[in-house]
Amino acid sequence: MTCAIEIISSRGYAQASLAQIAKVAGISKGVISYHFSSKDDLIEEIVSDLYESGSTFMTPYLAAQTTALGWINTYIEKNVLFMKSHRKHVIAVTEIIFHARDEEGKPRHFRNIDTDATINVLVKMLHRGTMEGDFREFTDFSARVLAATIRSAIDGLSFQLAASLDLDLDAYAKELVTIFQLAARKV
Amino acid sequence: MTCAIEIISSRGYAQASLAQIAKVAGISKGVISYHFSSKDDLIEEIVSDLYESGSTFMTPYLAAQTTALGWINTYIEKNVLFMKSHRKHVIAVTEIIFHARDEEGKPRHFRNIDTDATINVLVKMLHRGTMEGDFREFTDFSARVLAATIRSAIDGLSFQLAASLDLDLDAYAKELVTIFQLAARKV
DNA sequence: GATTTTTTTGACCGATCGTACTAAAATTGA
DNA sequence: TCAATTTTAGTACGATCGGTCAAAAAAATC
Repeated sequence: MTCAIEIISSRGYAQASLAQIAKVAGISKGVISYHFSSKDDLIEEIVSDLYESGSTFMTPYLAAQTTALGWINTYIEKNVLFMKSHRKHVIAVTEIIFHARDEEGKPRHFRNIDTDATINVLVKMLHRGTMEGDFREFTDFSARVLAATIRSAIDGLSFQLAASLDLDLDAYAKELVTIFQLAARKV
Repeated sequence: MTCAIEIISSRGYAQASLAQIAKVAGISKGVISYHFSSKDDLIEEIVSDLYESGSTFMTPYLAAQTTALGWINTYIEKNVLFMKSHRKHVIAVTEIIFHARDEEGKPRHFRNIDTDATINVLVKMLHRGTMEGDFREFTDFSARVLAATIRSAIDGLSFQLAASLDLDLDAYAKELVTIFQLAARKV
């Protein structure tokens, strides 16, 4: 899995064939088939692995927040900082999310503005922020667009990371927090 | 090219093999090789085709703007509206941009925050908006992050489009304009 | 209508894909 | 120590990839 992450993050999803992964890992590809029921299984393992450690990392910070404003700022900031400590893994999973499709070509992980769980949580928080007096008024749609834009900013940063190695993520996190705080705040 | 766009936009880049394209087009795949020097050539043709019509569509609107504020609002709005009239083509090219890599796996089209031409133009406009008194102060870095976030929002919308068919793009454009106007304006 | 040029077909190439399977090697346990 | 179990290597498989090519078909030219 580590070698698969290495290949996907540095050379892209398409380069991550079992043969390539086995070569980098210094094993025969039979070993991969032995430990994973399929290539898709290996890929999904990489995804759920990151979700797990991401959740472990994020949850305490988010749970400590008492306002929607604080929650969203923390969500953005810690999401970006998590990329610092799990850089290659995040890049790899972003690649997977935007590449993996089922046999008919339907996206396996695409974010849907109406159903995506992450977006739904953000939408809820935006509405809460309005009630708490920190955020402007949102319709359901305008909250969803803003939530999707926040997610796009974070996903887009992951693509940035794959291309440019010397990005100041602490500074980037600060800027994103500023941008979306301004975009959401009460006028 | 039309059939390739159809496949890429509906079933993804990976499904767009020469065999599949030829099948949908009702021709033999030799024909594709006859009219295009390679598959990459066909793909690049699809990209530059969209860039051309995109430029033709956008330029008059942007040229009519007299302020940086107006320029950026128009840039966002017209970019989204262009997706309405060239929906499948835009989805396909977004797919290509995020999938196409050279033989070593290096991204062919990834946006680099420091060098991407589109981001550079947005950065210039943000600085101009500050001078014109409409935008807040930006460092070069903070302008680049905001510019990249604007691009991510637009690219992200393209992915949204691939997944959900019933999206009110006029309303979406308005929301994005609002979001980034608030994010950039003088406090 | 005959000849040349352009276009299309369909078979075929070598390479690579994910996977299956067998036999060897390594490890474990009594 | 030796049999049972787990893990590995290596080969082979059918399928599909992008690309090539000779011959047939269609279109253009005279």
